[in-house]
Amino acid sequence: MGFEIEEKPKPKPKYRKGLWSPEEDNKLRNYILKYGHNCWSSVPIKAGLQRNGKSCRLRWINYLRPGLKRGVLSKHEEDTIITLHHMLGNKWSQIAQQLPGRTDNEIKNYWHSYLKKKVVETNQIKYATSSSESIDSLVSTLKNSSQDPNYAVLENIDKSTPKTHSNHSISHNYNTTNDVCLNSLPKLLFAEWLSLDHVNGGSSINSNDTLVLGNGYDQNSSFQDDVMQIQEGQFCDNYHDSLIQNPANEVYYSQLQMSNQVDENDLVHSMNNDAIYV
DNA sequence: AAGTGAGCCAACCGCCCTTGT
DNA sequence: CACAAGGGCGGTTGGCTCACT
Repeated sequence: MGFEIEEKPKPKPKYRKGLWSPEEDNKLRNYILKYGHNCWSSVPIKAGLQRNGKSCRLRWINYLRPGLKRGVLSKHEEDTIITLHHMLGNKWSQIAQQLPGRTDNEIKNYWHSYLKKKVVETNQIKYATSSSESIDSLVSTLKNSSQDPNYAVLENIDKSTPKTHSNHSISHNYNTTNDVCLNSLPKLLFAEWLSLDHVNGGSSINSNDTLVLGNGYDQNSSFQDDVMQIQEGQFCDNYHDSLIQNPANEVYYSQLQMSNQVDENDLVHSMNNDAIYV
């Protein structure tokens, strides 16, 4: 006898996809700045968005969070990416950690659209002029760069690896070492680099860079003209005094003061609130 | 002016890891 | 221990823009 109730699968909520509208951006930004994002899956519901949590997270991380740098990457940033990619491979998030204000997605896109070709061309030239020194010299450089005993791992690298694929061989074979190298690099949170920037007198990777506050209006946004670009020194000066860190290591701003150049309405509506989560 | 191809980049997809139950 | 849910990450896609023909 079966009264088996046919369990209807829960109807999947229809999520909106595609480009974000300025209204959606505002909703998400205002919500997160006000309440934070403890649980991404609940953010769109509470913020009144027809998006899934992942989409919201991505939008926040890549475009809406404060402190993102936009625009052309500096030569120094390029070099950093190339070097780190050499060491880490396609670990975009780890590379992005060393480039304050840049996102993994941005770096990844930049790599695929521009840097990759550049590196290949450079290597072709190098390969034409030199032969087998590259790996050995890199290994040597890495060894000398640290007294960490873990670097002994380098001794185990199979030097018989075909040198014609030097770049890729390095990224793949050096994984263990990469981890060591990575661990030796300081992790820097957004709020930390912001603070460091200030301490360093506003000098960052590229002193000519402008910081774009996190209004997140991208190229598709009708708000693009309102993008707030201010010199980083001003940005940091105005923000630093307001940095507060709570016992849970969550850094937030209090009593945010803005530069005259910035339209306060555009920045964040909820700046009227006492605290803004980062 | 219209068509076309290439490049760029925002966003999605799917896998993996972590955490909670 | 097993399972589910959530989050993070890298790969990939698709739409837009622009230069060229």
